[in-house]
Amino acid sequence: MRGDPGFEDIKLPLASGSRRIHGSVARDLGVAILAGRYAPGDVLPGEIEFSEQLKVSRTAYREAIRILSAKGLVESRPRTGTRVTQRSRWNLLDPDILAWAFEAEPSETFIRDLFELRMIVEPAAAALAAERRSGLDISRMGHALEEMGRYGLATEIGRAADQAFHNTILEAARNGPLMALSSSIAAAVTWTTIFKQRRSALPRDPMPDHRILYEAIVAGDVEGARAAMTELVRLALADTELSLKA
Amino acid sequence: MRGDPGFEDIKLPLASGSRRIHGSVARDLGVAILAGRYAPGDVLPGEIEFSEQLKVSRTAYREAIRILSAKGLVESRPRTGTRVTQRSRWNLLDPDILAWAFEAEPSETFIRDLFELRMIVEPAAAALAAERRSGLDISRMGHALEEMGRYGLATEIGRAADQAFHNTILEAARNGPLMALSSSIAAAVTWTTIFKQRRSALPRDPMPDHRILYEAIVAGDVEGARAAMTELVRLALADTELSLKA
DNA sequence: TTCAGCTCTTTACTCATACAAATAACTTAG
DNA sequence: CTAAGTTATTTGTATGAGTAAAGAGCTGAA
Repeated sequence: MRGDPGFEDIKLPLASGSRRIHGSVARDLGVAILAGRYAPGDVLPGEIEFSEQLKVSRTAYREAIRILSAKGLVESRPRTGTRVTQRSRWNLLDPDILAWAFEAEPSETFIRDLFELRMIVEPAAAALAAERRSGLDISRMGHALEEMGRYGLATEIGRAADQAFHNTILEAARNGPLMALSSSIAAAVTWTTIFKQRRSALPRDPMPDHRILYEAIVAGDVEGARAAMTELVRLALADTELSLKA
Repeated sequence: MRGDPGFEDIKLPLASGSRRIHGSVARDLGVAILAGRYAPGDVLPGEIEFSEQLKVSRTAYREAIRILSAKGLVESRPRTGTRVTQRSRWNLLDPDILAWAFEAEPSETFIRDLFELRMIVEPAAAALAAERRSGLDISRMGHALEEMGRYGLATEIGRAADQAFHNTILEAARNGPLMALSSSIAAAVTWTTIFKQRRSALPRDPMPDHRILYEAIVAGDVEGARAAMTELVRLALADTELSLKA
């Protein structure tokens, strides 16, 4: 339990890593599906058989399936059983699904797609943030930036500050759905960063680019913020690709 | 054996029509939450009391809660009960949540936010599609466009064609997460269109703009596609705002 | 043959009940 | 007044019985 060797349940254990059985089963099956161990079209074993195999009650198993179904991963019908749905119906932006995908060693294509989406969304969000940011937003971003500079991305605190920085920007954009999208991507970015750190030290100091972005948003410079964020994402992608190759 | 690898059964999505009890309860509660009948922070009645009140078994009720929990709407813990989470944790881009939101008479702000997101994502997707479209994509788009012109947006077939047109564009962008985002938005757009049609006839012929977009994508004109889609979304927003005011 | 309609059988779905685990609130020792 | 332990309440898990849906197969007629 506490002596857990991996960096599994970091903080906020209630997000999805809760120790409740239905959550664990959902996570395990979700990871298995995302990893391709169960392919779209495959039908899972029957409730009774599979729940016995997993050593859990049918109740817990069914609740797990309900979770996966809510995220679009599976579909259950009487007589035909529970089958994995086509990938196009998966909710790929669901925070849990993203987390599971990264637990299952995501494909390079997937990571590239995510960065492509970041490249579309985040500069636009930064532009909106430059328009709409409040004083509170600015102070929060400033604080996050400061912590980030102090601790660096190699530490837990530093990564949290980085996340808070980006999160505040997306909050400042004042757009609920965009914010939801951001949360998912932010989570994925966190995993990507960890993934990246796993293999090699960060090859570049990210602080200058963050500061440029921060200044642009503070100044209300819409196009400057857009450009700065574009650059930031581009560099993040470059770093990630480097570490993928390495 | 399964034959067509293309379009699956495009029957009515079982989204809301599901007769399964857990699905109905989840939908009802989801709509109630989206409508504000249960506010963030509110705690729902206990499982036993509430399930009796809803005239369903505790099992079915719990599976419904599991669904809502998977979408981030609620959070359950022993002793404290099940409470509605903060709006910032809701998965606002989940297809079901969008559907529920529109069932609950969405706020004007929400619709505007959605269009703002469309304005960010769809032009970029159109640009990517212009780069990456295949011959099959082109023929599908052409077919959809033709049907759309023949039947108009006032008919079910016409709207389906419109949806297929936009869907094909997003498929042509060759980006899984972007595609997932698109599906959600496309669904929401469909609802918006119906919502719009409810009040007044469509004040403008949308076909010319669609054709311009189509031609740009066929020609591989990236910037032209981006501009055309931008215009399309802008006009859709204008129309929607008009009908909201009316 | 071909196909509509009926039956059959498998599977998920629903229900009821009992018990376990977690934890906020309370109680008590220091 | 603080801290440790206890209690009570709520969700979580397990089990078994019975229901309903939907595909497979059979039957019979055109």
